Parts: sequence; C-alpha cells; structure tokens
Amino acid sequence: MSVHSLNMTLKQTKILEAALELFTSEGYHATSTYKIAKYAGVSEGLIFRHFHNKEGLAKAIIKDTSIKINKHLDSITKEDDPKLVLIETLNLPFNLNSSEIQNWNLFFKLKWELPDNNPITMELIKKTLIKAFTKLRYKHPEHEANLVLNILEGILSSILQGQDEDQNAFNTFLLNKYGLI
Amino acid sequence: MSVHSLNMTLKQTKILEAALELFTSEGYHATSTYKIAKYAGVSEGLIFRHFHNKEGLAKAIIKDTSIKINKHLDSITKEDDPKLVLIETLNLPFNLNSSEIQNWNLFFKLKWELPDNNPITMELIKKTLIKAFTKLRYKHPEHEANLVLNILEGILSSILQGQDEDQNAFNTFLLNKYGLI
Amino acid sequence: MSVHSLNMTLKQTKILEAALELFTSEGYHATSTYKIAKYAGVSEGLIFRHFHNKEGLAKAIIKDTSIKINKHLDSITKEDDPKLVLIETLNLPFNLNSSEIQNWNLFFKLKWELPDNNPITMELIKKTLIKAFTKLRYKHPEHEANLVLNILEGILSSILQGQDEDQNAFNTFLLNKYGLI
Amino acid sequence: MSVHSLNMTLKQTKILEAALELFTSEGYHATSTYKIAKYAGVSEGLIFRHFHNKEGLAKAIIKDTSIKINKHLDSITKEDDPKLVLIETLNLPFNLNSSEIQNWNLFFKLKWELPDNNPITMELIKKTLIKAFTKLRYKHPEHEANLVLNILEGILSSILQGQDEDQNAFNTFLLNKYGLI
DNA sequence: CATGAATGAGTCTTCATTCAT
DNA sequence: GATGAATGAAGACTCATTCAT
Repeated sequence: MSVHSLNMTLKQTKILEAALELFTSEGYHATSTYKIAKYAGVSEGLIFRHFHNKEGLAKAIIKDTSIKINKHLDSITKEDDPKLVLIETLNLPFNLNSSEIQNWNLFFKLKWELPDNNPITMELIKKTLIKAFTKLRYKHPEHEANLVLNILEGILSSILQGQDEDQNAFNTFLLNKYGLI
Repeated sequence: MSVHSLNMTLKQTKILEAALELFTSEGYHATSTYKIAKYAGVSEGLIFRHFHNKEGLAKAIIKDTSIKINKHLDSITKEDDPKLVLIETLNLPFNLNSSEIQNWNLFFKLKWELPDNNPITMELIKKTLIKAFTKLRYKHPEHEANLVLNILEGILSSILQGQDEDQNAFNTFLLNKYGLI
Repeated sequence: MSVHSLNMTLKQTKILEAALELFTSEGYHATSTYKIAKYAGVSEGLIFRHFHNKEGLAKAIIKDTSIKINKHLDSITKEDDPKLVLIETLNLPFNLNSSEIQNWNLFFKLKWELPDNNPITMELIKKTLIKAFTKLRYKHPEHEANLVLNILEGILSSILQGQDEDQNAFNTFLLNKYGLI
Repeated sequence: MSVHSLNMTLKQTKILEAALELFTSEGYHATSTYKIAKYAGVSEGLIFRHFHNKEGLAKAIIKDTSIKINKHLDSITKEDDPKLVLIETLNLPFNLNSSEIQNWNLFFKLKWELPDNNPITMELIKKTLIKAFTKLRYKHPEHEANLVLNILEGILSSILQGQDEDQNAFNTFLLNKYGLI
C-alpha cells in the first residue's frame, strides 16, 4: 500500500509514517527527532542513518507527499473532457479520505512553515485547467484557471481548518455556477 | 503609529515589533526568545516580565494583528453600497502596503503553525458580503459570500507566497466577472 | 501584636510576614523574592531597600523567630521549681498554637537548609534543664538534660512532619516516665 | 560496592554519586543540574536522558538511600533478642561511618526540604522496637518504641548538626538508663 | 541494519538585584 | 519610602546529531 515498499526496510517506512503523522499534526519545528523515534518505535540514531538529518527526513516526506498528491490529481490531469476536468476539480475538496486530508494538511503546513522547501506545486493542474478553459472557449483561460485554483486552495484550506459549512450544498452551488449541472 | 503607544514602555513596544517581524518571517517555533531580545535590543528576561511567556507574547501579537487586520477591513465592512463592498473586497489583495503584507503574512503563518491560537477570523467580512449579495438579489447570498471569501484567501495566499502572475490583469478579470466594471 | 511594630513601616512588616510564611512552607531557596513581594502586596525593589538582599531578609526573620521561640521558652527558662521545669518542657510540643508551629517549622527548615545561618539555639533551655536535674539530685544532670532535649526535638520534629500518633497519650506516658504525675 | 552497578552505565552511576554528594552537602534546591553534571564529569543533558528531570534524579537518590538506610538498620530489624535490639538501636548513632553519615544527612535534609517526597520511613524499626518492648514486658510497648525512636532521631540530628558533646559517655548513659549494661 | 549512550549548543524561563522616577 | 522597568547570570530542560557497539 505504502509508497516506500521498494527497497526500504520496515523501520525506514515506520520512520516516514511517524514523521508524516507528526509533521502534519504539530508542524516541522515542533516535532523533535526524539518524538519521531518514539512514535515510530525506533532508535533515534536510525533516523540519521537513513535520512542523514532532520531536513533530509523532511525532504523525503515532501517528496512522498508530492507524489501522493499528484497521484490524487491524476484523475483530473489525465482527463480529456474539459467539463469533466472542471467537475472533478470542483468536487475534489469535498471527497477527501483521511489519507488525502493528511497529505493536503502537510502541503499547507509546510508551505507556510518552510516556504523554501516547497516543491509541491500545482503547476500541472493549472495547465490542465488552462487547456480545459481553452477548449470550452472561455475568453481568458489562464485567468479562469487561476481563479479555479484559488477557489480550490481556499476551500481546501477552510475545510482543513475545520470551518463547518454545509459542504455538500456549497459543492452543488459551485458546479451550478460553472454550468456543470 | 503603533497600536501599543498607550500604556506601553518603549522597550515593550520594541519587543512586540521584533517578535512580529521575526514570527512573520521565520515562524513561531523557529524564532527563539533570545533572537527576539537581540533584535529588539533588550534583555531576554524582559520579554517574560511583560508577556509572561513566549505564548503570551504570541497572543499579544495576534491580538494586535487582529485589530490591524480588522481596521484594514473597515473600509469594506462599513460600506453600505453592495457593489462597492464587492469591489473593495476584490481589490483588497492587489493594493497591499508593506505593513498590510506583514499582517496578512502573520495571519497565514500562525493559522497553520498555531491552529489553536487563532482568534483572527473573517466572520465580520463574511456577514458584510452576505448582506451585499442579498441586496444585489443573488439567489444564494451565503454561498456567494463563501465563494468570494475563498477567492480572497486564495489570492492573498498566492500573492504572499510570491506567485508572480500579472496581478493587475487578474484583478480586472475578477471585477469583470462580477459585472463591476 | 507583631514584634516589628517599633520603627518599621507597615510594608516592612508585610514583607517579613510574607517571607516568614513562605520560607516556612516552601523553604528558603524555593522562595523567590518575586513571590515574597507578590504575597506581601509590595514591589520587589522594596525588599532590597529594606533588607539589602535576600540573605538580609532571612537574617531578619531568623532573628525575629529566635526571639519568638525564646519568648515561647520563657515559661520554662524562668521557672524555679525543677519539677515544673520538666513538666513544662515535656508538655511543650503538645500545646502549640499555629504561630508557634510556624516558628518551630522555620527553625527546623532552616536548620537543615541553611546550616551556617542558624543562630537559634537551645542553649538556654539546656542550662535550665541541667539546673533542674541537679536540684532533683539526678546522677548525670547534663546527660539527663541532653536526653530530654533530644526527646523534645524528636517529638517536635515528628509532630511538625505530621506523624499522627495519639499525642495526648504519649504526653501522659512521658510525664509518668519522669514521675511527674 | 554501589547499589547501581546492575543495569547502569558508568556515567549514570557517576551522576547519582555526584547528586548524592551535592544534595547532601548543599541541599536540593541549592544544587543545580549544571553543578551536578560538572561534578560528575558528564554533559548536563545526560542527567535528563537518564532521570527525566531533576525531581526524577532526586527520587532515584531517595530510593537508593532508602535502601541503604534499611540495610543499615538490618542488624536491628532482623535481631530476635529484644535486649540486643535495644542495645543496637541505642548504639546506632554513635558508630556511623562516613557513608552512613551521608545517608542520614540526606535523609534529614530532604525530609525538611522536600517533605512530600519522603518515602524513607522508620516504620520497620518502630515495629521491631514494639516487639522488643512487648517481649520485655513493658507496660506501653508502643509509647516506649516511640520514645526510643524520638531519642534516636534527636541524637542523629544533633550529631549530624555537629553538636560536640561527649558522645561515648552519652551512649553509656543511655544504655544504663535502659538497664542494658 | 540498528541501538542507545552521550554530547554541546541552544531554548524557554526564573532569579536576585539595580536604578531612575 | 516606594514603584516597576530593566538586566545578566543562572536555572531546568530539549534539541539535532555522533558514535561505539
């Protein structure tokens, strides 16, 4: 199931899982390698043998999360039908399972806590949206793409921060707005 | 100019300014009280005399920033004309001076790094938007308000993170979209 | 009522009372001048204006307590009848009021925490006991005096530490042992 | 020789020895973890790795000392002959080697400085004394035991505090008093 | 591969004390 | 006499990291 199963030892995976969990819930700086080791059931030294230092661990996790998020976006970025692209994009924040929630949470946390180490970008989805809006003959496809992206991040953010709106109704409202239902 | 001029000593203000600056640029956990004291030109102990502990300092800053942001939003929330409300809201992220940039930056940083200590809310502006959309006879004023809020936060976020779009063009595009120009 | 009423200001007295209370309950090192000032309702600086430093404050309190304890022992040391001397000595730990308990507590606390600064001695009562045992024609008046002193300190200590024996019965037992009832 | 040789590393033992020495001579609050580390030839952090915090270190030492004191009392508490029990009890404070002096000193110091953390009790010896006095057909074995305990603590205290009596003579006097020589 | 003892620099915080007002 | 702002040194404790085993 895990991404790390290839040439990783069990303990290496355990460390990554623990760090992912803790970085996500507490943030990077508030999570000590000691805590990670305890949580992973592993000696602290092992973290450094495998990932060289704390930053290395962070990078490994960011890479993983980046892959997972991109995989999550696959159904959008590999879609040809422009309407479906839009529908899937606007549905995305309302259908998150717990693992996806974690990934996005980490994405936002690190974006603000470690602005320099942020290789997780939304470039691919942006291009997909531009293409879709172009096909749909919108006048300003790039601005439209930007707008949807901003909406997407805004909604994701408010959902992750626990704003308790009626999400389903808002989802419907959005699809309506873009004439998709 | 500063909010703190009332009962505060010069050094107290210096501490708040230093902490604001450093929390904003590096984040809460990455900023040590030692760094703050050095930056403020003050003994470290003084921080604790005045703010009890690091968290107390953070709370003081959050409170200040909250006030400043609300003041920043005043021109929107005190506006009666619904069209002007919308215009001002959609213009807001594109006309930030450096102090406002700092305030919003802190807002986002702490929102993700200290999720529990986040009294800065957008409730007031939401209500204002709902009222505006109601006056303008939109069918779903609350959803519309939510949408604008999400757009607002999305744009603010991407501007603060340094995404280098053509901001002016995007601003115009948005106003057009809502039929405001 | 207080010993300090002569040429002391109200606040000076407040400080001494606070320090006595806190030194007694928490010990010397565990009591900060900050705590004392707060407890006394006084500025911290005032402690140093009146007592020069923390040690000076301790000395003032030790002196006071020494006087109070000696006053407490007066009824013994000024007694002529040797039997009454013994009776009063053996009764002493069983009839303490709250202020006397505090004084003895401080006596023991400081005796072990600040062994060098301990001018509160039991010399006078020892001499009184020797005189009494001499009058009563005991063979080894000095050893007898020592023994009673040890018993006295032992009982005081166990009472202050909260050993919950039947104190009355033990008191009677002791008086009996010395043929005093 | 030391109690700690089992699962403990050399440095762990060194820390305990240093802390024992310093707590005994200066008291708990007057001894900083920095001082302990220096004295033990060890990094300060190591204290916390092994004992969690300063209180944990104190508890470890109290436990050790408790064991040592109980061992010291073994010759009394495991004695059957009631006369020998009394003799050994009354001799105890007059035959202390330097290590025993240290243990008792710590016992008294912490009893007054950390009243809550005091698991070193004299319960066992009290029971032994009650049994002895019962066998010797004293009327009030429990009170007699209490009395001897008070005497014992009184003498220990005055010896540790450096009262310079003729200890041998006093020892003889006591044994005589109880008809043991 | 894995552990856990060990470290030194750093973190937050408290302390006794000073001093201008 | 009295305050309260201010300090520098020291306090307990945590951190990322190293290394022998």
